[in-house]
Amino acid sequence: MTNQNNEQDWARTAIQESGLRVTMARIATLEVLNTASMPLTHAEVYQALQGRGFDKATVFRNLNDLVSVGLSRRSELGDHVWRFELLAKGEHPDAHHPHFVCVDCGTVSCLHEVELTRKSQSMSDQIGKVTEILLRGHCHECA
Amino acid sequence: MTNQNNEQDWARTAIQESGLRVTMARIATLEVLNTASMPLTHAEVYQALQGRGFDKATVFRNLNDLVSVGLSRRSELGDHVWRFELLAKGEHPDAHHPHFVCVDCGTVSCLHEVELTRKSQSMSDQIGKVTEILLRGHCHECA
DNA sequence: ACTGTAAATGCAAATTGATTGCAATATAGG
DNA sequence: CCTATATTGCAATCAATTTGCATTTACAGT
Repeated sequence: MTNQNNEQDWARTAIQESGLRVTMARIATLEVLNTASMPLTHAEVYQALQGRGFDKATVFRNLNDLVSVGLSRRSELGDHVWRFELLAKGEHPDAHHPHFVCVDCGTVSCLHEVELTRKSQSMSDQIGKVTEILLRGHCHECA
Repeated sequence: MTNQNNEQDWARTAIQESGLRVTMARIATLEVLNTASMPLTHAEVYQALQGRGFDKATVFRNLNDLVSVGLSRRSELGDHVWRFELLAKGEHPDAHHPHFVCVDCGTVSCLHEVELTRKSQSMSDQIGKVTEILLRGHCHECA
């Protein structure tokens, strides 16, 4: 249970330091994001919290609250659903790491290491300032 | 009026060749997209068609139809609104070349030469088969 | 041109993801 | 322990998009 408690403590502290009040719903929400390996939709977070009795509006508000205090990032990967992802400590909210979206099942994966070739970077710089890299395709599960 | 007629003819032909039936609503919708200098939302297309008496559901359906036959592209900039843009003749919707989407004006640019580093390619291959590379950011016009 | 049939349209209603108003409740600070 | 205020639950609302269905229209075949 030490692990559990450590995690809880971490969540409490993070929320407290953000200036938000520490509530059950927020701790739980933050923990769900924390244990996830990919950005989660509101529906997914809400479902993970089933049985805890939180209202979906509360979950929505908390997810957005976490975004506004910089603990989480909200992004849109092209399918009209917001996804929430914990920000690493000190990570800039706009510095999106690349994502892979499966066009079949909708699963999203984070690709921290992926980048463009040097040449490609300078080419894209001629068009504008790239803030996000998104790869789409068929994941192995679906292919 | 020659210009007008030429444009109409072009639209008729394009629709016909796509296999869709040539209807007033479709010609009008296609013309609106054709004269636009940037991707338009459904609301914008619908408004441009005000006075012609088309139903908004019809406009929605037609926009999506044009997408499904490859005359138009539908993209999402992160604000939960679809934007529609005419595809250049011969430009294939699921073309393998990467695109840059300006999240401010919605304009999509083709980046024919852009590619990922070798390492990135093999990393993304572990997740799935990449069919589309999308870069988002602010184009120089908007920045 | 005439006609049958599948496709397209108009209108309203339904869906879906997201947000909001408000009274009840819980947290943080004294 | 008490108060002021942030947060919650619940229902209602919103906006974008989609759908059901009866009616109309385009167009292939005659």
